[in-house]
Amino acid sequence: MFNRELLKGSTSLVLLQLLNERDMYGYELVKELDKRSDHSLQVKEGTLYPALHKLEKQEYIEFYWQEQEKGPARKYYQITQEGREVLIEKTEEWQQFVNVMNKVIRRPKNDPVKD
Amino acid sequence: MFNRELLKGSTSLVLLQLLNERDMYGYELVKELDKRSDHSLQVKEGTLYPALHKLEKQEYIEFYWQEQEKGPARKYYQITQEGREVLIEKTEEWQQFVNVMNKVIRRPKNDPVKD
DNA sequence: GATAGATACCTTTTAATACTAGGTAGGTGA
DNA sequence: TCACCTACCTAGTATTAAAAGGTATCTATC
Repeated sequence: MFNRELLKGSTSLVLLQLLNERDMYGYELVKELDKRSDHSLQVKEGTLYPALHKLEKQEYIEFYWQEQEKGPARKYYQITQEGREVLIEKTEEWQQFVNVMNKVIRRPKNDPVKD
Repeated sequence: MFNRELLKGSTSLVLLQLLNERDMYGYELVKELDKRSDHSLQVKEGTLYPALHKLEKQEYIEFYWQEQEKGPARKYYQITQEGREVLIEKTEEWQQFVNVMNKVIRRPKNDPVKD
């Protein structure tokens, strides 16, 4: 597990990305993230549900209920067109951030910073 | 400029890295980060000084005053041995986080997730 | 049938931390 | 004079991840 603070600002990006692949329900998102990250991205339900509700308010995602033959009903989330646009922006932003961080923290020799 | 939240959890890493290269004073750190990141990592003074004071309390950095012939005295910060050890840990943590994020947000085809 | 654990949703409160907006003071240049 | 740069600082606000709790259904085991 990482410093929890590292995830800040990236949760919505990760959720939009997963929902861009397919509709998923909250509990499924938690399990999927855990699986894909080899148990190092354990987003907690206290993080997930408020984050989903915010994305919904922003109209980046929508939901629909689906009754199950067995077990509780599932609230499936679906990305919207606006959500897809925001996802592209956020992904670019993330890539830029990583580039800048690498520039700052991994300073190769013979690469002087110009003023 | 990025989503401000992306920086969370990374500020101390960045500061320790810069101070691992040479002693610097607060105002210099702000300018240096701005320069190295092509003006995309503009850490504000309201962020910097509390962060430095925290690192100091944790004994990852120390300071000494240096009077200037002209202008206000400068408070130079210096990384400690403990700080260097923490820097190594934090750098590894950052790399792992980036790896996991890339795994989650950039899903190549023909790379199914195994259960 | 009782109990534990998994599934599935949720909220309230706490903690961490980046930023806004302000302050002090000296130096420089038009 | 006035603006702007250097150089330090803090109080308050906003955001958000997590902890800790709740509800309800279903399944498996003793």
